[in-house]
Amino acid sequence: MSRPGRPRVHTHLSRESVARAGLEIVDRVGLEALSLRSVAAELGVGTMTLYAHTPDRQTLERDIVGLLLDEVDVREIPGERWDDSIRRVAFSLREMTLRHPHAFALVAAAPVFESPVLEYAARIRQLHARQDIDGETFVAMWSVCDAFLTGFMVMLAQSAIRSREMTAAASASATAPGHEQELARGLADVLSKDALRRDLEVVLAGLGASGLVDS
Amino acid sequence: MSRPGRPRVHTHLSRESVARAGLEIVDRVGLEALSLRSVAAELGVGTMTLYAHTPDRQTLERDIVGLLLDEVDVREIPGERWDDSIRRVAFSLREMTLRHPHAFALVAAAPVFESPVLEYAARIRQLHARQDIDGETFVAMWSVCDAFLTGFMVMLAQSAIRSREMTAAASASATAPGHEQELARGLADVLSKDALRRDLEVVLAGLGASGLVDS
DNA sequence: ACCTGAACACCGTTCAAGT
DNA sequence: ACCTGAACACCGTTCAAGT
Repeated sequence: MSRPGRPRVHTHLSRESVARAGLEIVDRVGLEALSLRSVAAELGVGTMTLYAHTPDRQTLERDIVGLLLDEVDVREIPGERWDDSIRRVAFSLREMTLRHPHAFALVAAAPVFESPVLEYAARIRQLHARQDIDGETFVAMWSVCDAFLTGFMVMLAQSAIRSREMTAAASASATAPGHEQELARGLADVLSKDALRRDLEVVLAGLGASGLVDS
Repeated sequence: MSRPGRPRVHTHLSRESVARAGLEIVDRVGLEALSLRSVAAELGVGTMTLYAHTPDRQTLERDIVGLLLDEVDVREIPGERWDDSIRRVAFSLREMTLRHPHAFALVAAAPVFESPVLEYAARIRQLHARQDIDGETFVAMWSVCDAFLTGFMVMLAQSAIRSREMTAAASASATAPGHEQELARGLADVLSKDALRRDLEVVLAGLGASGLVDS
């Protein structure tokens, strides 16, 4: 029963630390570099050792999504207005996306109705339960916000990666017609914090105007 | 110079027909079944033959996205109100997503600032150019709609696949706590056409209320 | 008991040989 | 000239052998 001192190099190898090593690789090298073999190498163990903690690749990917969603600020703040809660989640989501642009594709591709995304939605629901918002209203309100935020962050993540790679000479759309290039430049404006603020206010105004929730 | 009758089996093998075969596989079996080898088998040719038409897998995926976006109704209808144009695109997008739920993940993951998504955005911009909407206003308006629609269709596609698989006994989230199951059920409401209508009207109301465009 | 190398069935892609 | 099988460097995962 007593725990003897462990002479192992990897004292803290666990399902979470495996996911964390995976996220580290994705952040540093990119999503295409993520493999069970590369994660094992990162941790300095044999590939098969990972299977003691993580059942398969799909689980690893979901665990990484869990780590990312845990970075989003969904604390309950008593007395906060429902729309201020959404604003807080939105800007926090934006910062997470900018910290992990390569990994965000995993969030966008993750099953919405399963763990860990479902727990994330449940936490947001709790955030609003204290604000006299019933379940039906919450679903109506959050389905719009969630769709908008997910779509926005997909664009933001791609923009962030793109602008990071902009050192590499001509962009791939440099060959596109002039009016498309202008359009692309306009859409790339998504990077600024103000772009999210403006777009989010449109959505929140719509929720207010549609009488779904008090504005 | 004269074109002799071609005794070949695959008279019309082209970059587009390769993409079409790929889409066929994704629709029938699922995204994980898509590989250059499976597409070649579908077409009854050797794997390497594909490289004569499609330079690499990435191009194949983008071509499939192109086929999907071509199914979306972006025709110009003279005199149509800007918001009716958006409604038409939205419902058409919904039908495309329901025809190709497994393939939609490719659309969501496709680079937004490159072909073929960029051309798609350009076509929508043209649709509005005739309606006295200037470039700046269009970008502001479309960035909200595009983010919302993309996020919505990601959820819709997942719901469609999920409900298609519902024959298979218990769902994966059946082990989740009761309140999460209820939440999942509410969010799965996304499947109905009315769900899109309601959410879209919220966004359009927001655009109207924010004074960006005439409502 | 714990860890992991070899092996298997796949990938995308290159290269050289087939017709 | 066109087509493609063999080969290479990867995958995720199973299984059996190593300590």
